[in-house]
This record gives sequence, structure tokens and C-alpha cells, in this order.
Amino acid sequence: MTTNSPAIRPEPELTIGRLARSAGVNVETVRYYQRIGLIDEPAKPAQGYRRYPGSVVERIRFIKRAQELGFSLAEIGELLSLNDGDCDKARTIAEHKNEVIQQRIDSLSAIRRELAKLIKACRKNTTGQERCAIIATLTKSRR
Amino acid sequence: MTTNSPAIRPEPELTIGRLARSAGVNVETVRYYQRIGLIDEPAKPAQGYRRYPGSVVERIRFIKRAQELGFSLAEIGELLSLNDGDCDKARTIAEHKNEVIQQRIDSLSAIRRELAKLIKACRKNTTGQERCAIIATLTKSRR
DNA sequence: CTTGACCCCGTACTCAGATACGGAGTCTAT
DNA sequence: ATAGACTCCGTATCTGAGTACGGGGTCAAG
Repeated sequence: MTTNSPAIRPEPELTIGRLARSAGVNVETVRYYQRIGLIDEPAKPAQGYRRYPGSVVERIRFIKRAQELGFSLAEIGELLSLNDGDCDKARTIAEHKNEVIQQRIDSLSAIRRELAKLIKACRKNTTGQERCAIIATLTKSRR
Repeated sequence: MTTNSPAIRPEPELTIGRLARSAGVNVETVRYYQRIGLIDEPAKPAQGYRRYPGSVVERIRFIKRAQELGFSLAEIGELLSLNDGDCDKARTIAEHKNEVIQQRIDSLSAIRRELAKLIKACRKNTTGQERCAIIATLTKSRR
């Protein structure tokens, strides 16, 4: 009875060190995320070390990716906590995030366009000003 | 001779308080930006308060706008310091910034698309799963 | 059964980006 | 000439996001 022990690993389980390494962060960061409740700390087995399910690796990667895009850990927590609410609530939050993201994209696009224009102007030093267009525009009245 | 004093204000000059108010930051922030060299501190007149040219308002607004788009003060300083270099150097930095911005836009667009897909799926609770699509996707394997 | 690598956990430190505080000086109005 | 508002400036404090440290426990190999 006891020995069925099949070859299918139910899910890879990792120690904190392995977890950190495979998620590309350091151990202290994992602990920190635990402390602030972004990932939960597995129960400590009376004997031995804590074991983290492989899914935590993905969760951490998600956190890092979202961070790069300018979300704070608090916002990321909100995103990740969607599983606490119902579908409607999740959708509402997601829709709002989506709007915010769109605004960000719009702003970035706007500067990108302006920068591109400046770069072009700079390349063929328009109207032979001695001062470069980029320099002139950036150092004075940025709208 | 002394009195020509024309009606054309050469440029509006502000005390630090007015400057801060019209740039929408607080006085301490202005001082902070001075300390880290993002804006320069006007010489202190032997008598009275320092006076800031109106252009500083624009400079601060630029800083704030750039910050919202995820640039650090250090990066912003780099952007603003383009006037120290020559046009070629300025163009190079600007081109690089532009690429970075484009990448950011691409990443944001990618998440926005995914979020939108999730929202749509959520709206017409696809395939009658009890778990909402958004919740399921966000809480597990984010790529 | 010891050694080296790793985990546990609390506390401290760091860095960026501000914000606050407090005592002094200055300016403006009344 | 005095009050109230503002400036000056140095120092301290705060928040977010980690990173470092140190004294212990555990585990796996030789």
C-alpha cells in the first residue's frame, strides 16, 4: 500500500536556494517577498528545510517582469491577489490596469516620436544653427 | 541712463516657493534636485532670496514627466546633460534612449494585449470553468 | 562523525527619492 | 517696528526595494 511511488513527480519542489537560482533572484529577495506577502512561505517541516513548489519560480518571474514595466510591488501584489476576489472584481482591476498601461504607452510613444524628430533634425543639422536641435529642445522648454 | 526699465519682462523670475508651486512639487524637492545637480542653484544675492528663471519650471516638469515614464533621476540627468556634449554625442544618447523606449513600449503592448485577451475571455466566461480566466492565468504560470 | 554547503531567522544596512524639522534670516504689510 | 509668511540650510527621517550579516540548525559526502 505505502509503495506506489510513481515516476510522475507531482511537481518539482525546491529549497529556497534552488528556487532563487532558478528564478534569477537572490535568496534574500525571496525572503523579502515572503515578508511582504507576495509569495507565501511554505510551512516549515518539523524536520528539514522548507520546500517551494515549482510554480513559485513562475510567480517570481512574473513579479520581475511586471517590475520592469514599472509596476510597484504593491501594484503587483494587487494583480496577483486577483485570486482572492471574484471574477467581476478581477475583471474590473484588470480593465483599470489596462487603461493605465495604455496611457503609459501613449506617453512613451509621444516622447519617442519627439525624440525621433529631434534625431532626424540633428542628423542634417537643420538651418545651420550652431546649437544642436536635441540640445536646444531638451535643455529649454520641454512642453 | 539708469532708468530704461522697459515693460518687457526679460523672463519671469521666481522665488523657490513660487517655483515649486508652479512646477507642482514641493520646496524640499527643488532643493533636493539642486543638491543632486539636476537643476542649478542660482547664486545667492548678497541681499534677499535666490531667484529662479521661469525655464526651471519647465525643467522640473520635464523631470517629473520623464520619471512617470520610468526614467530614474540619474537617467534624466543624463538626458538633461546633453548640452554638455557635442551634437554627435547627444544624437547617440538620444538614439539609445529611443531604442530603450521602444522596447518598453513593446513590452507594455504585449502585456496589454494579453490582459485584453483575458478580459474578453473573462467577460464571456469561456467554457464554463468555475475559475475565472484572469485569475487562473495570473496566479499560475505567467509564461 | 566531521566538513562544507546550504537553510533559518532576526536585525541591520544600503540606496534612491524624497519629506520633515528647526533655528535663523528676510521681506511685506499694517 | 512687529507679525506673518517666506527663505535658507543643515540634518534627520521616511518609504520602497532590496542586500548583508551573523549565529545557529541541517544535510549529504567522504
